[in-house]
Amino acid sequence: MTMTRPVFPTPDHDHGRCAADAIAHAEQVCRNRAQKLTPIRRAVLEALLSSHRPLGAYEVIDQLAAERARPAPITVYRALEFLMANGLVHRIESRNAYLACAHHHDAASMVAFLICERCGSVGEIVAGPATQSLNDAARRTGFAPKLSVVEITGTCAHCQA
Amino acid sequence: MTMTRPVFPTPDHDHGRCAADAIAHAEQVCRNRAQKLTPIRRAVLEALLSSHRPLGAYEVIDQLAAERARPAPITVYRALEFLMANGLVHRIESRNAYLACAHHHDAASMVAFLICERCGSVGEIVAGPATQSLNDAARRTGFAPKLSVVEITGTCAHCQA
DNA sequence: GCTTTTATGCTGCAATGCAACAAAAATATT
DNA sequence: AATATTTTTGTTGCATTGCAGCATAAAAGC
Repeated sequence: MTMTRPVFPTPDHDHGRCAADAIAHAEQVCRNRAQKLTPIRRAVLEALLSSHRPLGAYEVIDQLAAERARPAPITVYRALEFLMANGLVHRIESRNAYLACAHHHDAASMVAFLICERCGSVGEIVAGPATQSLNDAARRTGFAPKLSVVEITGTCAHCQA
Repeated sequence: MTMTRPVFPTPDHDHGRCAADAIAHAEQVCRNRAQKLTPIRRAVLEALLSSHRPLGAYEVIDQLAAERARPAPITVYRALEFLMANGLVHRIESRNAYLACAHHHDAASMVAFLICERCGSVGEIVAGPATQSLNDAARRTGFAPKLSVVEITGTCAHCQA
């Protein structure tokens, strides 16, 4: 459970390494939790790991179709569900799209997504204090928070240049 | 621009009043901005104001169909777009649904939505400091935030009883 | 080996959302 | 007022997202 720094993926980072790490991490998680990272699940994860852009379910299908028999939508949705349940993939609600988690944060920690509207890349920041204070504000109204979605759209450092 | 308190709508509040206020406010806003609150736009807003639950576009259609000729989806989407552009309606991303703004906050202020997963009601809290600190965290990574989506799912005070 | 659980495949369809063009209504212009 | 222009609404059609329900295959447990 490495705690990476809260950064936006730079365009020149070693992405092969980054993706390989994520796969290794996924294997680790599944082994620990006695879950099965089947070929399809792995393939879906790899498709998402091919970039730091969230992919729609049908984009995932298209990517998989290049390598194997085109999977039915439901197949991909099921794999995505599995991956999300195990904290390996996030759903970006404001885009109806899915993002491989490059962060290795523990399941409990709350993350915020930074979505660059120019290049489409998404960074995660571990937003502990801020979401904590949001949750507190909610609790003060008697509301019992369970799950937070924080998605910030804007322009990433690289695209501002 | 009344600044209401950050609360979850109680089940026993005077909803007729609450909805009437919102309509009056909408008229005011449109007058100020030289925008036209046409019959359809008003009807869509009224449909959303019938509850504090976000409605899907097709739920809005169903509601309107009870009163007038069933509008085509695109008609409702256009009205929703107009209402959102003028800050009268919010889109709840995690639900693909739309919520009449009962808040009268100014356009700039950032709000977080509290979504009760039991009764489906949604409250708004003006989440200034917290989202501010989120935005700051984002900026620290070089990201220029523009628009924030904060949606917190949980259980409202009333439903915990 | 057989049963039970888990995962995948297949067919079909519901829900969401919008593009492109046509008609109508409101506004502006001379 | 008549015409031109802009804004809004209507119509048709379709793309995208998402999943239900049942059948089959593979893996795990006894």
